[in-house]
Amino acid sequence: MADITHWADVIADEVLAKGKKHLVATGITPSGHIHIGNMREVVTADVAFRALEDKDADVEFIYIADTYDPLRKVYPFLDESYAPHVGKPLSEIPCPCGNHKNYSEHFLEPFLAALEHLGIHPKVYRADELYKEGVYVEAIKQALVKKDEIAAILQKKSGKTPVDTWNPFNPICNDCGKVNTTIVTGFDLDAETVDYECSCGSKGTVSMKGGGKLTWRVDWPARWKALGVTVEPFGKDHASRGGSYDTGISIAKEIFDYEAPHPIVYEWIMLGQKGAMSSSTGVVVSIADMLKVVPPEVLRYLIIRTKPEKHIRFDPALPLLTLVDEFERLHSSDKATDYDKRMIELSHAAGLCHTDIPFKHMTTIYQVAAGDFDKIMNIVKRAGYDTSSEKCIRELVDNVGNWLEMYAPDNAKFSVQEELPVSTAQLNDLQRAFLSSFSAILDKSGELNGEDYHNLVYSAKEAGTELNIMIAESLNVDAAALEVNPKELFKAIYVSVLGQPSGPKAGWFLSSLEKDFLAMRFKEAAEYKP
RNA sequence: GGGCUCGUAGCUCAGUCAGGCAGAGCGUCUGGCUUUUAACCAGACGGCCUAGGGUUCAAAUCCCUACGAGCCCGCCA
Repeated sequence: MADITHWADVIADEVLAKGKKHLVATGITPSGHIHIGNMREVVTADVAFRALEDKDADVEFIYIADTYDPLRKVYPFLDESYAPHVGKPLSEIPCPCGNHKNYSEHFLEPFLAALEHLGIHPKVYRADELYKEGVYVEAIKQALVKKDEIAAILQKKSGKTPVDTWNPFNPICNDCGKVNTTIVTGFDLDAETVDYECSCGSKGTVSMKGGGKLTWRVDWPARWKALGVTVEPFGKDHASRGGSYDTGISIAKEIFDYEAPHPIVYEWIMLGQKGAMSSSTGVVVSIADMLKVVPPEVLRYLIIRTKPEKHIRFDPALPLLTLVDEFERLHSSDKATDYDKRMIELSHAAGLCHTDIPFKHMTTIYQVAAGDFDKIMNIVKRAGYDTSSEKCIRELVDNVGNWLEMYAPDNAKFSVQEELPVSTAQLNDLQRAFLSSFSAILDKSGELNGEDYHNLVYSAKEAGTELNIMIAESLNVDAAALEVNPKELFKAIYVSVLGQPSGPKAGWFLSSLEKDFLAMRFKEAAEYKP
C-alpha cells in the first residue's frame, strides 16, 4: 500500500479542516502513581500537537493536572491515616512521603520529570490553582444559574434522574475540608459566593474562587471554554454514549456556547497477559520504571506505532527487547518507508544521544562482563563499536542492567557456573578430547584475546594444528580421519562454563574470563564421569 | 439492561476512513559471510483477512447478523 498516512497526520488534517488556531489539551488526575497507561494520553496529545505544528498550524499544548479532584478512597498503597482525607481535594491533602507540597505534587513531580525525558513540553496547569485564580468563576456562575438545564441534559443523555439537592458546584466544607459531602443552599452572583450545608453539620459560605469545584461532567466542558481547548485525547471510559464526553458536548454548546474539542479516543494498554493496566488491580508499570529500562524514544514509539483506538499489548520482558530492536532497525535502516520515517520523527525526544550498539547485544556483553563498566567498554571497543561517547554507552548499560534485574526472563540470562555443571556428563568423546586438549594448550599459552580464542577453537578442524593433533591422539585415531564440527566444540564450552548449550559469542566471552579458571574448568569437564 | 472499540501469518501489528493482485517486523527453516552459534547478509516457509449473509464488475475494506476479546455507562449523577 502506497501513501499510508500516519494517524497523527490524519488527525491533524481533520482538525485543520475546522480551523487554523488550536489548543491541544490533556489532563490526568494525580491520585496515584502515573503509569504507562496514562502515558499514552500524553504521548498521543504530544504527537497530535507535533503533527499540527508540522502543518504550520497556530497551536499550543497544555497539560492540566486535576489536583482539585477529591481522594476517592484509601488506595492500597496508602495507610489508614488517609481515611480522614477521603473526599478532600488532592491538593489539600498531605504528601505521602512528606517531601512534597501536597498529595498531588507527590505523584505529579515524577510524572512531569518523565515528560521532560519523553520530550513532551506542554504548558502545565494545576486545577486547584486555576480554581483559586478564578479562571472558573464565569463558568461556575453560569452553571449555578442554569443548574436545571444542565440536569436536564445529564438526564436526557445519561438517562439518570438527578436527586433534588443536586448541584453542578460542590463547595469545599470550611470545617471538614471535603468536597463531596456538601450541598448548595444558595449563591450570590455579585459577591461571587456560594452557601452550603455539609453532612458533617457545618453550614457556611465559600468563594467561587477556590471554595469548591464543578462536578466532573461540568468541570470538563467548563475547562474547554475557559481555556479554549480544541483538541483533546481521552480514554475510552469517557467516550461511550452517555459518558462524560457525550454530555460534555451538549453542556459545552448549550450552557457555555462552546464547541466541544476534537476527540481522540484511545484504548488501554494491556500489560503482558495480565489484562488492562489499572492502579486498582495493581497491574501497573510506572513510567519512571520504564525509563530506567528503555530510552524514552522507544516508549514514544510504542504508543506511536499503534493507532489510538487499538489496544497496545505491552510486555516488559522479552517482547520489550523486540520492540527496542525494531526501533533501532528502523532508525538505522536505509529501507525505511516514508511512513517508517514519520514514525521515527514523531518518536524523537530531544537531547538524547545514540550508540550503535544494539540493546539486545548489550544484554550479552553486560552479562559476560558481569556488569563491570570497564570490562564492558573493553568488549565494546574490541568489537569495533563507536566509543566516542562514553556517556551514551553508560546510559545504555544502565538501561540494560536494570532490564536484566527487573524484567529479563531466565532464558535471557546466563551466568558463569561456580561449580562444574552436571550437564557436562552428556558430553561425547570428541567434546571431551577437545576440552582436555584445549585446556592443556591454555595452560601453557600466554594471555589470549577474543580473536585468539576464536581462532584456536576453529583450528581444531584444520589438519596439522596443535589442537587437531592432540585431539586425534587423545581419541586414538589418525589425524587425517578426524572430523570435527566446530558447533560441537562451542557447545562443549558453553555446557562446561554456563551449564547450557548455547551462549554469547565465544571469543569475547572466553576472553572476559580468567584463563586459569577456564583451563581448570575444561579439564574437569573432560574428566567428569558421573 | 444499553453502548463503544478491536478480531488480518506461529507472535506483534500495518492495510479498512477513500473497495482494485494479501503486507511488514519478529520467530522458524535454508544458505552465505574463506566461518565470533545471542553479530551481519540473502532467500524460503507461513493466510478460509473470526464466521455467515448482503451490496458490487470487483470486498480484509461498505451494510446486516452471529461469535470471540477488551472496555465503558447505570454506583461517585
